[in-house]
Amino acid sequence: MAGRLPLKPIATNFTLKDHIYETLRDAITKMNIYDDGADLRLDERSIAEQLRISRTPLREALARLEKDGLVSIAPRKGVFVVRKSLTEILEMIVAWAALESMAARLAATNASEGEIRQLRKHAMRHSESSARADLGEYSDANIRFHQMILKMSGRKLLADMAEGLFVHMHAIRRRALGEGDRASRSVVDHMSIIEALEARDPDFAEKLVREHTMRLHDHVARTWARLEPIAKSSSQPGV
Amino acid sequence: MAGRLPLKPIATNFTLKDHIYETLRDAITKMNIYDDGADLRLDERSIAEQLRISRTPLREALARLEKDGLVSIAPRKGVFVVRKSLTEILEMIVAWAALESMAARLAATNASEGEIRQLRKHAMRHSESSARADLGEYSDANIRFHQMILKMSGRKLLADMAEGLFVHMHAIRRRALGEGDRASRSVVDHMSIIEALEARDPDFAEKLVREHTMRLHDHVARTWARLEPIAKSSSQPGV
DNA sequence: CTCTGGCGTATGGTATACCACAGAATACGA
DNA sequence: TCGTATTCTGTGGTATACCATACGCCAGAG
Repeated sequence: MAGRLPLKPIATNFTLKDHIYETLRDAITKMNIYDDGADLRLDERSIAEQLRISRTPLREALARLEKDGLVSIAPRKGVFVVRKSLTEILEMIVAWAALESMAARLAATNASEGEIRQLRKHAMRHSESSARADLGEYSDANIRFHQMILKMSGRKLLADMAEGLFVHMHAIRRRALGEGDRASRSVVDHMSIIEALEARDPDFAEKLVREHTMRLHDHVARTWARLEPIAKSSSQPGV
Repeated sequence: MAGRLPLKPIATNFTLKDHIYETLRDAITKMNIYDDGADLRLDERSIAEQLRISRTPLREALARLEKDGLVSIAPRKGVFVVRKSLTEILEMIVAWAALESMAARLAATNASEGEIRQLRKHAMRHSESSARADLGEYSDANIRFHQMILKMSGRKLLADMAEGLFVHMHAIRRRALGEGDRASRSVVDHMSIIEALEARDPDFAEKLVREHTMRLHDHVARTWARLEPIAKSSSQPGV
């Protein structure tokens, strides 16, 4: 067997519908849904033509996107990208806070020293980007920080459920960035969280994470209240 | 306009695929997945024939079930009802604890007096069924109790996400019932939770709900550890 | 000018036919 | 008899054709 090519089994469980799903999901999360003139309409036939595939797998992909809450399918009317209302955005933040604070609680007990060390390293490496007001980079690092906590809980499901929320938050985050001094406040919060984890204090870690995220919640609620009319101005078909 | 017929809009958004989805979901949650000889295989063609519909809408329904995590679709191999592993079950309980404890926290502040009163009434009405060891009824009342708390948070998303977990727990709960004196312990816990809500104490309400659910978690982890080999004995295709 | 009714077009919904692959049964050679 | 190649069948994957409805458009009546 010496010298055999190091071939790994090719992924046979990758079908067209999966490709399409990924493609569309990325495209949707990247597009700026909340631009006033945004095209929220998705035409099955034209998309199928663009991707050079038939409507059948495309429709299965759309069905999945609908379950994700990214699009809404109105029978005989059309497929539309969903524009989340302020209320829905706030509820997503609450749910996220619930999941991540539980994750922090568990991480305080379960995470290895190495993981915590890595978390601290990550936070310190990127703390300066917030000072530099390099918000693009800081935003990515920020997301990563929270994902690390989710992962450190050792519960994959928590991370997965939160991931489903993150997808929606993408377009939101773009707007939240750089409002007030949120970035620098964020750095401080993160450090406290790390310290609580290092101290192996579940209650405190949970509390800090929850309050950290709920501060974002309150900020959005306060700041965007007047934007709501804009957000729901254009036609949004019922879910 | 006087005397106009009180017509409400006809539900036009109910398609075959929706019917099929509901039908299959109910059927799956009701079947005893964990019976050793259970038929986990779903045949597209035979189901389509039974339901007198074509495969197309059926497949869209199956796609949705797959996203729910109820079935697993293996390309060119088959569609299978997913049998959750002990680890996955435990993670679902943790996630549920996270969501409901957050809901309790919010409910302590937001719930109306009337809602709390209703919760107490519900709990007291059904407390006796646990004493009577009428576990079928108590189980239903128990679920309802938790759903009420979720709802009292005023955050629909929390309830929806938890609902997705409940679906999976159905088959599980059947096994957990009546092990030890869990039922009577449950009644006591519920009363404490209600008192915390009545006292408008968010921290305490959260803590009680979390610990209540995590007790179920620990119980399942302890009791079912030896059952795990059975649960994963039969062929379970990868997710 | 306005309202109403019918018609045409565009869209998603459904049915059906065919394809590609997995896996078992089978045939064949050593 | 055993092992290997091969064929055959069943499964989900994909493409395509057709159907039913939503909705804009326009003609004609009032």
